[in-house]
Amino acid sequence: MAESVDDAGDFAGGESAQDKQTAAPPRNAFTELMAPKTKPPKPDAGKSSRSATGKGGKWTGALVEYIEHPERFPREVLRVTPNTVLIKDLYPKATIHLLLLPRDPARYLMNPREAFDDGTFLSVVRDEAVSAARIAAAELSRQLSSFSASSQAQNEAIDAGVLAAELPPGRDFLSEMRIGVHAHPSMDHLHVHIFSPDMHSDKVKHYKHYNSFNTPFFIPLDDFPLAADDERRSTAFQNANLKRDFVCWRCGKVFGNKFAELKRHLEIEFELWKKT
Amino acid sequence: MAESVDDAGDFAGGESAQDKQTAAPPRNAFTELMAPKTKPPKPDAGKSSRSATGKGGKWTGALVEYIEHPERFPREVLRVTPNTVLIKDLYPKATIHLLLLPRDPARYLMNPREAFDDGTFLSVVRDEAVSAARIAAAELSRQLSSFSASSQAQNEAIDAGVLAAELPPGRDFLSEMRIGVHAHPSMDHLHVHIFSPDMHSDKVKHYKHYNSFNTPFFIPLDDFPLAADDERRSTAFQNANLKRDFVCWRCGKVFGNKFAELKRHLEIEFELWKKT
DNA sequence: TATTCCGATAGTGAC
DNA sequence: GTCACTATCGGAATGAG
Repeated sequence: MAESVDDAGDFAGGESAQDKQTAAPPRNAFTELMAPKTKPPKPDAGKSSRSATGKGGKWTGALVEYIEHPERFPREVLRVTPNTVLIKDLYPKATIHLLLLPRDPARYLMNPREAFDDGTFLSVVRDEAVSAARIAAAELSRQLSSFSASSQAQNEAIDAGVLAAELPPGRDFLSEMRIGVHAHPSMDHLHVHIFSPDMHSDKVKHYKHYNSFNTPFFIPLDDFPLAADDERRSTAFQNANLKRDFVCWRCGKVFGNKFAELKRHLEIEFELWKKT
Repeated sequence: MAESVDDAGDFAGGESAQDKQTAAPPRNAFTELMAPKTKPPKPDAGKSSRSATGKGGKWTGALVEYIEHPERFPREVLRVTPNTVLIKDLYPKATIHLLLLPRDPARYLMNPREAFDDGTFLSVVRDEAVSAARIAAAELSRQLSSFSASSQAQNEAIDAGVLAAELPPGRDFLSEMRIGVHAHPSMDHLHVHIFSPDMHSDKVKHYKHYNSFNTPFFIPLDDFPLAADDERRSTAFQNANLKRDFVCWRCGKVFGNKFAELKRHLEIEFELWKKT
């Protein structure tokens, strides 16, 4: 199906020489049913190396496995460049949820708020994140266009056999994609989230899963570098964000601490959102 | 089987004329498998009358149903006298768990700490509670004697065909029975608990279930009337009792707030206790 | 200090 | 804020002819 965003085929475009022969799935790793079965590392099954930041006792997480051995994960790895590895989140918190992993060991254990103080690094990551968002939007379009009123004209043209080059534009999924990072220092490896806004996922199980993406705890990549006095650098502020009342990402309704109620509401909003 | 406590057959002894024709199960309501099936009132299924104490909004409980219509509950009602009704607790917190319900409407909505300030009332209830404890001990003996080392000589004599009148004494289950009330004003009808000390029951599900019987929240009937300054009259003291660390009734081991761990321990203690 | 159901909250262990 | 598992803790409903 032709897409209103059309970068899905761009998947291997930025791949570096050293990874070319091993890290490239056939065309698009979203076609995972055809990919060879591999076992992704458990989120906690990485090497037990400790953080290089001097904050002992925290796990670096398993994301480093994707960087060091992307060829081992053909189902998860969507793209490898000299600077980043793009993977599908193993526990997606929305219909589409990708992670962009900077590969530089000098960066990937840093707090994102500080890592992105470096404008050059930020610029590289930002470019590749936008590229990743195009891949994400293409996949979202593939999944949702048939339900979308905004894509109806395009859908009908496709059914009528109109050539791809002459299709009317469909829904602009790319503009809905969210790109950013979690604020608080965590045990995990530096990673940028690229995801659809719906929060419609079985993996959204805890209040932190929701509020870490739907409060100022989530920092859009466009907001970097943060001002020195940006309150989002404050741990106290961010802890409070995670405990905030739930607010529907779409309609703004407040749910207090009623997580189960929020979840039921998200089901309804997802159906409405699909149809727009 | 002959019992070292032998009041089981005394079940209907104190029955009043007005209840005689309706409230008497065949011999002993513990033989419940033979009793007609009836549906006991749910613990909260009483009439919607509110407490006479002026504390609106609390359930009065359904115990009054047993008093007003004991004949409707042949499986639960063990004995009816002019003063009390003895029933099996619908949610037994130990191997044997009976409730003795004073029948006087002028008393049964009172706080037990005050109701038992009346020596005459207390004396009547105490006598009938001791009688109830004999019934309870007889049933406990029936259930546990075969496991009991203290009853071994009696068990062997029974197997050898020794006449009941000449059997050696078995384990003194009556001395282990606990008789008393819960301290704090509750939504429920005045009732005296008669129970074995084991706390071995699927119905022990919450910390209050345990601590309400194994802290000073439980007041032995023998301790009444309480002195005017007895700390057990204090609501604050009793609230604290319910939140105390769990202490094994048998070995004294402390379990903090680890209820599940306590439960596992109680299983072990029950097996040991049975065999003593 | 009625029960039961549901659900929010907290601690842990993972290698 | 990694997940998954266990368990503790907390509120609300409950009946009724």
